[in-house]
Amino acid sequence: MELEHLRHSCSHLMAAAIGQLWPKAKPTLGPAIENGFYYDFDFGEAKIAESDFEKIEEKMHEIVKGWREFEKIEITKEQALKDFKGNEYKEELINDLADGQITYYKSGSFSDLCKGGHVENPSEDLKFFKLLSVAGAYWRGNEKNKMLTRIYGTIFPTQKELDDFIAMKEEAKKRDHRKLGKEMDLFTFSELVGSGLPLYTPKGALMRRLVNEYVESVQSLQGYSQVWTPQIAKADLFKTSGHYDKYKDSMFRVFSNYSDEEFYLKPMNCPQHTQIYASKPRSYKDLPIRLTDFAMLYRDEKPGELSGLARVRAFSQDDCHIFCREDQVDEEVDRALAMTKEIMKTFGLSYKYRLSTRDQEHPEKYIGDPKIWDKTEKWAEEIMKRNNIEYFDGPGEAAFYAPKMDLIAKDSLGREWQLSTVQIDYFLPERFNLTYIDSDGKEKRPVMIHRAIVGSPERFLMVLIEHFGGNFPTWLTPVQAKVLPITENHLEYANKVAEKLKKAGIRAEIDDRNERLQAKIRDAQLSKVSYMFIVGDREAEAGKIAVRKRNGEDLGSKDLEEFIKALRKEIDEKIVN
RNA sequence: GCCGGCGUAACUCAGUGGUAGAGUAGCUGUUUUGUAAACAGCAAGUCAGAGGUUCGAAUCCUCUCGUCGGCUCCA
Repeated sequence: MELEHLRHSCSHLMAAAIGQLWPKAKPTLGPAIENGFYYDFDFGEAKIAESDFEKIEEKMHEIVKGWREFEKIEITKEQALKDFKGNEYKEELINDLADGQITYYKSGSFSDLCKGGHVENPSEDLKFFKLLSVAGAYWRGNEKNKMLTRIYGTIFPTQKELDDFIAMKEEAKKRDHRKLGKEMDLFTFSELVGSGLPLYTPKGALMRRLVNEYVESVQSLQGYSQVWTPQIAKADLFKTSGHYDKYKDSMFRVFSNYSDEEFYLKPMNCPQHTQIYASKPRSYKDLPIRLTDFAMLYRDEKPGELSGLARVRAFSQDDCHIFCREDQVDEEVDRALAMTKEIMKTFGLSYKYRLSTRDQEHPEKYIGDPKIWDKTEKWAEEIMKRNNIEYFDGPGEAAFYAPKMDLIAKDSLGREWQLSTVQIDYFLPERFNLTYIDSDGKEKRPVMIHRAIVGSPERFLMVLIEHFGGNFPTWLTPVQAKVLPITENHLEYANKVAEKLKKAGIRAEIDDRNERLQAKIRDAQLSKVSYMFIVGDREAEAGKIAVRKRNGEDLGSKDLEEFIKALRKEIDEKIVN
């Protein structure tokens, strides 16, 4: 039994139940999706909430008992239009179909316009389902169309699989970066500062810095030079690049008090970097020039699109632009891909690539000569093949100026996030009229490679929080060692231990509260510090520490100097444990 | 921006038209503790904000802000 058939069949069942409970609701479309299914309805005046789910599920269980099969019925266009009279959505779908291809699938007394893909024994198969959420969705995905009510649900062949799925969702909730970020004191938001504007507290700011420093350290070995560019730029810059036409509604405007000049907070670094390149004549011998920038970027996202650290209005990127000759593109892209691989490995993230190309149906979305697009899209594909990178196609996912090789990472719960990107761009150099003098003395146009590895360090921090569930590798953990003196009498020794740790560059804190050891351990463990060092009479006398890991494992008595050495190694080698 | 839900102490939440509550965290004492929560006391709130209905509003209505689940968008 195919899972897709199971899910699609269940969407019919849900539509049948809704039809009985809300006879005026107009069913539209109900496909199977990755983790289940949905069905969109126009409920008219009626409102549906999650509190209605129990009632709907009961109805579904009741109806399915009478469903022996899904019977295929071929029908004429005229008859179909007659049957669905008054349901403008189904009418539209029917009119889009060629006569002779219109089929219904009938189960019990419910039949729906459908091209098929169902289970054999609905009354046996459709048992282990659950409705998940209710949401708005535009008819046919177009925001100019009416908004319908979408109900999401899922179904599995067995109760156990359904339970596992629900348990996985619960685990995801526990790891939610918004929850852990608050509990672990990594970042916060303030209504006064504004929505989508995260404030990084000392621990979160530290982690953000550690990620940046790591990326920077890898990059600097590869000949990248850091630059720094202002937070605002004249509108003309973005008009030249094409960003103004495409994105001016999501750029923050800034005005001068003393002139009519119009500025924008920068939403990306590319146009500014072209101006560093253009600041002096370049020789073919100077190339490639690799510029990196970790500056803050600002985008005026629509309010409903903001979410935790996933989608914000202020963020940075580990953004690089490589200006090179056409004959250097292959090597530069290979090197960028290799660097990405190294960095992803350090964080223990698995991933796949997406080849993001143009939307063939909407050529107006892209700038530049389509022939160059043909060339760069094909080139990107060849590069991925040559590097033995598994990828899937992402038609319509390209940037407006270039195709993209996008890295989609999977976290420990199998959820996907777009992080890295590499893009081969011929058009921004053209728009900014960038040149270099080639060996034959003639002016030529450089190619611009856009490249980010973690993408946005802020969003990457979110991925790390959820991937590790807050149990970061020691090199990233804000408090690497918590020293727990058993009583006030052991404070002096605890201080000595902490001093030694700090001298070795290990981030250590002392819990000097007037609490029992159990309480100190509990709090240290909940705060997810890497190691607890317990010190009492026995340790003070022998110059040792009793080490406990955050998972509760007791490592027993250790020599302080030796343990520091081991910790140093764990941190320096960025070991994931 | 659109559809729908939610907003009570620093945090997690109870309170549905009649005197604003609990646990945790905080503070003050007592306790001096050996591997996941000692005990007692104290303090803490414009019930998101504004307007309205009512003798009376955390509770009902309207708007605004924030937030959550989606849709659309994501350089």
